[in-house]
Amino acid sequence: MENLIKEQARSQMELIERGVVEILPREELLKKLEKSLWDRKPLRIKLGLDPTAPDIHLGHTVVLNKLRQFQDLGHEVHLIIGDFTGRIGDPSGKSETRKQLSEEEIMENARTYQEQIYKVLDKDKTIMHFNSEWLMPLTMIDVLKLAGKYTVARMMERDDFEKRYKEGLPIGVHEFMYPLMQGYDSVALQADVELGGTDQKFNLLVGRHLLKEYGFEPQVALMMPILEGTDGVQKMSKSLGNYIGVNDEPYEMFGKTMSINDTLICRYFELLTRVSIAEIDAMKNQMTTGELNPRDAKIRLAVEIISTLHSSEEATLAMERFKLVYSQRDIPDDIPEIRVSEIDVWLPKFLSENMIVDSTNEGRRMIKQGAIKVNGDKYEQEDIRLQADMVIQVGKRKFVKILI
RNA sequence: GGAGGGAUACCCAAGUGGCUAAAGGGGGCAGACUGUAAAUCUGUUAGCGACGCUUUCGAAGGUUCGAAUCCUUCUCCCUCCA
Repeated sequence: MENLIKEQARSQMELIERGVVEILPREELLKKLEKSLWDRKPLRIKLGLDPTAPDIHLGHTVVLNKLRQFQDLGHEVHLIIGDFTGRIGDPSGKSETRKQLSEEEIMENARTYQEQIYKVLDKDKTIMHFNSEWLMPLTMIDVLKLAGKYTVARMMERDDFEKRYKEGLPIGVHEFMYPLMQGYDSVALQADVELGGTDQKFNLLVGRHLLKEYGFEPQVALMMPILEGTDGVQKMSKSLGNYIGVNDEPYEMFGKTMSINDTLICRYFELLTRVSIAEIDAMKNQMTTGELNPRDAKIRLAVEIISTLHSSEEATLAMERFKLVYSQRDIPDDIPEIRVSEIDVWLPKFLSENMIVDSTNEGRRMIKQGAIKVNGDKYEQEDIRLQADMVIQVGKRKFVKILI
């Protein structure tokens, strides 16, 4: 019996370790898994969410996928919306002062979050909390006690504090409270494991420390990598425009996935899909030997991702449409149609009026740059006589069909 | 409480009276090349039926034939000293 449980714990561990950067401490997680199997009691897995950014992209889903994995192994996921923090406005990171959010905004964001998160997580096995629930009632004395559990010296170990201090940049005293509040969330939940990106390492360890201080079993910190965006260099983020949003339309998602840097293919497979490591390794080999065209690997990647976030039917449709447009350099059949009344038009104006380009100037530029094709042939004049069923292509992706 | 620095286009950043719709870089878009990608090279990146006109350098006024640039007031951001 004991051996069987150890065996099961080990196999859970093996799955859990996929893609993770660090588990602190690893041995302790193994013990927790064993204990959970013995007691038939799921582990409490915690993830904190910032209520300011309700637009979830694939970067966020790296952590969500890991949570899902825990769920599939029978554990319990606790999401914490940091509504308390959001209400105060966290200025950490100095560059962007986060604005305070109203209660309505936070509730709205939380709703949007759920809608997106449950594309990955199993709703029935997810418990959602708002941290104002336990942070709001704290008295000044409680807060001071909490603050007393940590020292300034240890606080200064955090990278960005240390860096800012050295550079003589300001650090708000209340900024010290954020890791403590996040850690207190763990105490309130008595979390077994807290997940986060590598940037959360310090905060996760503060939580571990606080659990100990409050006399509970400390949590294990599990760090997932920060996913690179489609450019392959910088981290995925909405503001950098290198993101794939979970709410993106299937076709858009397909296109974006196809545009990622080749070096990211395996990484995306590992962190964003359920394709086995063995299979991923096989693909990697085949790509080095030239047996497998990276393009085809990407097609599969895109299908996998879209199947998870939308459905496999939509994934297939997106793929077919994509192949039609790009591979066969053909015109897709579901292109937007424009009904016109006048047939002799000035093309720049026509294109801008129909929202195909942003302005007549851009339309002129496109013509000058040879980006316009009419029925597949390059077209370099500004004036045009429209005909029924004429297809005008601007750049690589934009098409319109003329109806008269 | 005191001293100082700053705000320029999508972002960073140059520009201190006309030659500035505003250098340079990044990003975006387009073309070539490819694999549809990346890399590279080239072009382009306020609006307007357009060798001209309109709007744009934090905001509002003012000086001037002429202002991103000089003056006044205001708003916001940052740093240092106490």
